[in-house]
Amino acid sequence: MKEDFKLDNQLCFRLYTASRLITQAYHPLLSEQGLTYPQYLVLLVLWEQDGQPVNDIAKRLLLETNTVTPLLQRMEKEGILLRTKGKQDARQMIVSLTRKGKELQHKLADVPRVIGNAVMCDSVNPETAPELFRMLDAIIAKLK
Amino acid sequence: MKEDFKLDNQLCFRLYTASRLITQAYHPLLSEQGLTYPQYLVLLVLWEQDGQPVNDIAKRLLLETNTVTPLLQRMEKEGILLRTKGKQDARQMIVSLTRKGKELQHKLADVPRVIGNAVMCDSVNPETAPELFRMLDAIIAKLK
DNA sequence: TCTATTTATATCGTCCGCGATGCAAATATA
DNA sequence: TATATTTGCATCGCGGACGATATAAATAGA
Repeated sequence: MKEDFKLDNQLCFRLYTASRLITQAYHPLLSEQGLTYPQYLVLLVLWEQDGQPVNDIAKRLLLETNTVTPLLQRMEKEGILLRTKGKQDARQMIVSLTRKGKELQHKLADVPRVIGNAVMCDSVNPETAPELFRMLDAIIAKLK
Repeated sequence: MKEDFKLDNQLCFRLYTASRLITQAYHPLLSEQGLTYPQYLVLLVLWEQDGQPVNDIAKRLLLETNTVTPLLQRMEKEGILLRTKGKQDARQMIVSLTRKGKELQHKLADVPRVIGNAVMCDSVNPETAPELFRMLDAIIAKLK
């Protein structure tokens, strides 16, 4: 069916585009602090719970360790976090925030609100967002 | 507000993850034909309308030409398409499908259905999809 | 205990995305 | 017509994503 190929029918293209555009919206806010969006995601994970092994961070973000490892290495070089060999399990690398990494939480305090305002509109608002979240979570659960 | 940072509250993270996971779902289907997902998107655009300049393709996909140009160069090297200088405007590169590029449409005929089945579930189905599409389109429209 | 397997992380190669920059063709303006 | 600006595309550099592979530590099994 030719209709199946119509770009406008593609769910994935919408997700792909929406994801890229929101990441672009984050960009000016994050680059101000020398961060990228995936690096910001790592910070979100570590702000919730400091001192996690690489694997836990990767699982939380649904990323492979071969994506996360170089990302963490760059962040370590920036002085945002520390990677230290695990005590009880020498294979693990425990990732913990430096003072700089913790301070970034305050410097980025208004990012969620700014992004929220950038996205909210008639169709997407506090009323409809839970429905959107539910559908996205369902897609993620189905595919992961 | 600490709650604002909760990863589970993040719309962008959901979009980012859902987008990656769906792209991964495409992967086995596309790599069979030596294609990546962005290359598949280019094919979708060209199947709709063959012989477009680089700029039109980029605009359709909401990508920059510096993303699309190397992508097209790789596809040209694979013999999927041809890039020829525009006749009336020598700055343009007109992109047209080769026989191989056109044949891929038949070889990939069941991709939309397979992906559809992989994503459909209780929360996301032919009934609710239009609502999801409307919200994603609203986000895209607001940000582009 | 010795070996096999699993697990946690790292390295490598390739393909995006995209900011910054360059260049030539087309168009606008003086 | 000469110059300035805009437009279309390309190149460069960097940071993800991710498949494939490697390595060392931990664990399981013989």
